[in-house]
Amino acid sequence: MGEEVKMTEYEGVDGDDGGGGYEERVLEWEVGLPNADDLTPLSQPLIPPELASAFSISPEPYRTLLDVNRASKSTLSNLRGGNSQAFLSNNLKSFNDDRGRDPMVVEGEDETDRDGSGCDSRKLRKIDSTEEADSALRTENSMDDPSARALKRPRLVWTPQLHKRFVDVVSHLGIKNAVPKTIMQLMNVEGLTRENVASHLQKYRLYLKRMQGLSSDGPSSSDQLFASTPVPQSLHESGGNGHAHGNGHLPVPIPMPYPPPMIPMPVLGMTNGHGHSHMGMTMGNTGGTSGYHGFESHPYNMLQQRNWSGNGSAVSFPRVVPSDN
DNA sequence: TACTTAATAT
DNA sequence: GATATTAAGT
Repeated sequence: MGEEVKMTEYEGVDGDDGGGGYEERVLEWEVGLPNADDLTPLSQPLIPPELASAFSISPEPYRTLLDVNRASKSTLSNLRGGNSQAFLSNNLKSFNDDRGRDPMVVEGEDETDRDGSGCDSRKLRKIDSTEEADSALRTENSMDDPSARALKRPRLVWTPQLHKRFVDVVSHLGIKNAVPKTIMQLMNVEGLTRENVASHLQKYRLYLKRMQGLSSDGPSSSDQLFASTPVPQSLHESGGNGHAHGNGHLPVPIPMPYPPPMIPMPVLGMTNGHGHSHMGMTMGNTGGTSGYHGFESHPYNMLQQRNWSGNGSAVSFPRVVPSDN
């Protein structure tokens, strides 16, 4: 309620030419962002008066909400003007959070080490506030080959958000009707291909099988993502004819607990950035067991990069070693 | 054509 | 070794 949905769409220039013909749209969306209550009001002074005077920091005059709003607007327009097209072009796109976050740039080529010194600023990015602080960064390889561009698609990273959406769709479809194409359509994620979905579906099925075969108990703590996205009960029947099951909350179509039919592009890693980013997702759930709540609020942005340690979360399914099968 | 499964690549 | 992509079979 009361959320404003601003979006600017424009047609991508780089994307595809050969086969698809679908335009790549970049939507600047603000849906689902934390509402005002969740944020520290900018109108409040960040530095206590005592501190300020102690360090001779000139006290900024109080700002009214209006001032803040105005500033935000100008910032936004700046962003729009300057960066808006960076998404799918060859430019690197880096989001800087308001606080000075390091706009790490990914390496382009197959360099093994970017520089001699092993100790650099690239060490760790601390994820404070909530783990939603992801920066999306996407780099196009320095492929100059026009022929190759259409073929090489960046690696898709299944972020928790993306996965959740996936699970939702699958569950609402019923596992039987959940086929790649349908899932893809329902997810309605720009840039997501049927192959992507099929692949993930394959993995997901394996996961389900494991879960089922093992016991009715919760998954191992290995992979939070799948663990935190509980398998809906609807994943059983829902056979041929579409009769809504049990809870009867979904007529037949697709109940999407999500914002309308449009979601920005998923996160794509780089083709040449082969690397092992085993990221230890620091499940910073404040409460702990309550699943995740802070998630929905952000886009599927996350960089799959090799050297980031400590952030980014790719999907993984709880690893359960098959004892006998 | 689309789905599933297996192999391959990163 | 895990995850995603690509190929092969139905």
